[in-house]
Amino acid sequence: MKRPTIHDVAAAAGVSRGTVSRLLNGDKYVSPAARVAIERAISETGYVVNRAARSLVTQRTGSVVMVLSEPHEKLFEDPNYSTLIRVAIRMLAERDLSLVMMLAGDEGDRERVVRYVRGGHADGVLLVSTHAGDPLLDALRTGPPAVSCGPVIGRETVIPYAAADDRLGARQMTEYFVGLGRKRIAMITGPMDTPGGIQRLEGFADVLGRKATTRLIAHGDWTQASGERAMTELLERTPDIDAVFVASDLMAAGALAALRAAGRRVPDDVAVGGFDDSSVAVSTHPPLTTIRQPLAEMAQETLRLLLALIDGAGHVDPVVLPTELVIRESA
Amino acid sequence: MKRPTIHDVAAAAGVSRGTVSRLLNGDKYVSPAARVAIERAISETGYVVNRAARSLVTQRTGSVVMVLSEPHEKLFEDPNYSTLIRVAIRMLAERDLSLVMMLAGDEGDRERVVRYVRGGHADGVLLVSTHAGDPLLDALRTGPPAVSCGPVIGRETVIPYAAADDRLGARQMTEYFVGLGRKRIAMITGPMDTPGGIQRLEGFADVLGRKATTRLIAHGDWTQASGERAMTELLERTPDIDAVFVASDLMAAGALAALRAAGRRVPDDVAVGGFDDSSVAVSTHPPLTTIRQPLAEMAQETLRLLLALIDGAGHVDPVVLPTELVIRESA
DNA sequence: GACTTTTGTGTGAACGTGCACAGTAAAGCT
DNA sequence: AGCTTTACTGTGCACGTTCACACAAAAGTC
Repeated sequence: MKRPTIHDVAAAAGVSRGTVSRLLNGDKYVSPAARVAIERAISETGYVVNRAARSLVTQRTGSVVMVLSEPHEKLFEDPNYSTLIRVAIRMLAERDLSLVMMLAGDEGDRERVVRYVRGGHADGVLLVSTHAGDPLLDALRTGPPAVSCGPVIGRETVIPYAAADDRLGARQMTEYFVGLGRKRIAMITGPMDTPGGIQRLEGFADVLGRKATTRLIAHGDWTQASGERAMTELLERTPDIDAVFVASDLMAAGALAALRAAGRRVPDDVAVGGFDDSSVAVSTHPPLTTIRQPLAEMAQETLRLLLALIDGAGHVDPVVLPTELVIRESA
Repeated sequence: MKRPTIHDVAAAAGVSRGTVSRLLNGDKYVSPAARVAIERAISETGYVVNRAARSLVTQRTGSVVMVLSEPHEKLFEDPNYSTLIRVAIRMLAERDLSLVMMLAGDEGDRERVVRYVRGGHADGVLLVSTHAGDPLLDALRTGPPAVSCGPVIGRETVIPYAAADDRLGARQMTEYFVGLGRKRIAMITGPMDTPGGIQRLEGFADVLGRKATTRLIAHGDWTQASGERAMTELLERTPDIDAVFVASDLMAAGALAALRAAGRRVPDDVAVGGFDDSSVAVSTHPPLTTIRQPLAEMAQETLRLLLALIDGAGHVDPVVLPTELVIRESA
């Protein structure tokens, strides 16, 4: 009961291996008669090509590896990954490519990834939430094409990416607060070594200018707990805050808890704005006014870039997509 | 600049291919001298084995495929996947196996999965949230070993799994409500064609017996919106409810919104219990009392079963793990 | 009619590995 | 001393595919 090979199909169809191979790979020189005979033979035998054998000669693997750079504990706290994974599987499947997942949380992981990619086991690399200065970036300079979902900043090593316009989103939220007549607008940022951390603060500062003083800015690490801590800190430092822009919904959920604990009403006393429009935004009380990132398009564009590079495009330009203000009850 | 092969390593080390291959595959008959020479040659040349070539001769692929059976839209709403993916990548990596992801949302996807697996492209299959009666189950009866994270009920086709004791968890929560002195305890279940939907209701009924009437039971589909709908429905049908056990945290978040809209205080008027102990459980107001599933162990055990089967174990027994009550403020 | 081009087909070699087998030398046993 | 076992090494073949090439017949061109 061994699986049929291309030989078996050829024999069943009364042609040679070469002709079957040509049909399989879309070569134009296959006669109509041969075509139908082969197609019948394939479905009769249940033949499916052996990718290992194909890889051996084509030097392609038919797979793309997605590298998750988050430290292990917080992996997937961010629900954005789900969209990316889904879109990736789907778009790759159309090209008969499969998606393999790897972790790059610690040094050992990272070495494994480099070995894997350098060893020629992937036709492309999909980086996710890679930090600036990650040694992976240098290690992957040679080898198959790599792209990132979300920008990777820093160093001379530039890698193509598709991302939301974080800075624009931050401006949208801050301008909304200003339009609401809020006077003392604070911000809780993400880590300052991530693009989201930096650019969302830049957008905030774009609008407020000199009014964005350090007394009104606190830093979090994307976790809910850090949002709570940062909010508490801000309230101690500057009690008369009447609005706060939090750089992620999850941290905003933490900030809401801190505000509640301090007896402030939301949005009456303090308006709260999040970022991401993730699922937590609707499960908090009150539901969060936030900035939606076009997740699906980001994922699609990221894959489009990667596929273009795999197809031999020498160079592709990064893609930046607009964000959108989503008004709910927290502001 | 082509990649080094096992020949190159052998030449550099002054031995034959066979000896290098033996070292690589852990054969005991390699002299210490040869060992060091080969190891040096490997690191000097940067050699890494070509999996395609290896697959071709061993008839193994070195990869396990994870099949996500959720319809696309709600994929990953459940944060449990993240743990499973993480654990899977990790445990598979230790065995030098890689994880490839596939979707099985519609008919086309499912056919692709079957082709892939039947085509011998995976050494094992990891099913996730597969519904009863899924045609995949029959299609995968032949081929490499398959296991499921979470039980797959129905049919004669039994597949090994590791799961939390849903029924126990439901009993724990219901008993807790009873101990609190609550008299009219309602339940919002999951879909009744899923193990979680069925077994959590069974546990509820185990404790309440004849008191678990249909007037006190409403059905949801795991989404937050469905939890809100079901809660509204229950309040209309039976206004004097003083406790409600909701079969998932996400649905419980919806139920909280419905209770708030109806002016009921939680937990004073109505105690609310969730299930899963997912991340939403701490971002709701008030935070949810819920049932924790041992996610990490479930994932570990699932992988242990799969690896055992891949190693040739003819049969493995399903694993059922105990749940735990987590008391927060909603009850 | 002698050519080139187009369309279609078959064949041998190569991709890089593991495994069965053959072979050798040293050590252990009677 | 003769025989068996242990430790180690090298070689040929097979895995299933693609690709370059050779070849053949039909169709078009001068």
